[in-house]
Amino acid sequence: MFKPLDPLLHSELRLAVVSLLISSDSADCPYIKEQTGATAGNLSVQIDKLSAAGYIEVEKTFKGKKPCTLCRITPLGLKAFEEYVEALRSYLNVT
Amino acid sequence: MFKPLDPLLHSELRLAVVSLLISSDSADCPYIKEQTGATAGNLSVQIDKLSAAGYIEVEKTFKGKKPCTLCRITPLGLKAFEEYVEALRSYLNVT
DNA sequence: ATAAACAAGTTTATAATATAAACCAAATTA
DNA sequence: TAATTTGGTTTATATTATAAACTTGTTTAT
Repeated sequence: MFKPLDPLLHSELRLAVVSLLISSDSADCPYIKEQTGATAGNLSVQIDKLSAAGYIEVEKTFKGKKPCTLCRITPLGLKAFEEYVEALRSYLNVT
Repeated sequence: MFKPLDPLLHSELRLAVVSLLISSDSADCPYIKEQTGATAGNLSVQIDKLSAAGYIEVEKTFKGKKPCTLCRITPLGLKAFEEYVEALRSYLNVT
């Protein structure tokens, strides 16, 4: 009846991050922060979790002299997102 | 960009309960329990929260001699659900 | 040149949430 | 009448989300 919802994606901020990365291919923290309205600390934690799960890839670079954390979605992350959306349907297709 | 997700509905079990009530009009605990796979304790707590928010109505009756807790969705709950689904779209319409 | 302010991010402490285990009351069954 | 089952509630615990506090380095103002 109701499919289980991946707890890693069933989180407002993490879902927003993944959603953003799917349409942006790659994004740095300040951009994600701006688009989601998240605080830096919260964002850092959630990026860690997504990264630990292999849903996103994190590359530490520099933009000029400043540190810059680049994130991009992985195939695993994309698959998880698609499955999450599919699972959600079982809750929403109430018609 | 991303619309906030009503925390009351952004919960696997509560979303399942509301989804169920929208299509069933009225349901008792054992039925909801069976359909969602929730434990009785968890279900009781989540029904309380939905009820306290005015999203569902709870009627305590008896089925023969046994207690029977009937739940139904309220107009407010229906509205909240529709808004939740609408907000979700902002995360899912990645195209 | 040095102090103040800022930028980018991390760590940690706290608040909120979800969840199951333990419990209670009444009814049914052995 | 004791044991079991049913329907549900309370409470204790584990997990999660989140912001506040902190770190490192850079820019700007004095």
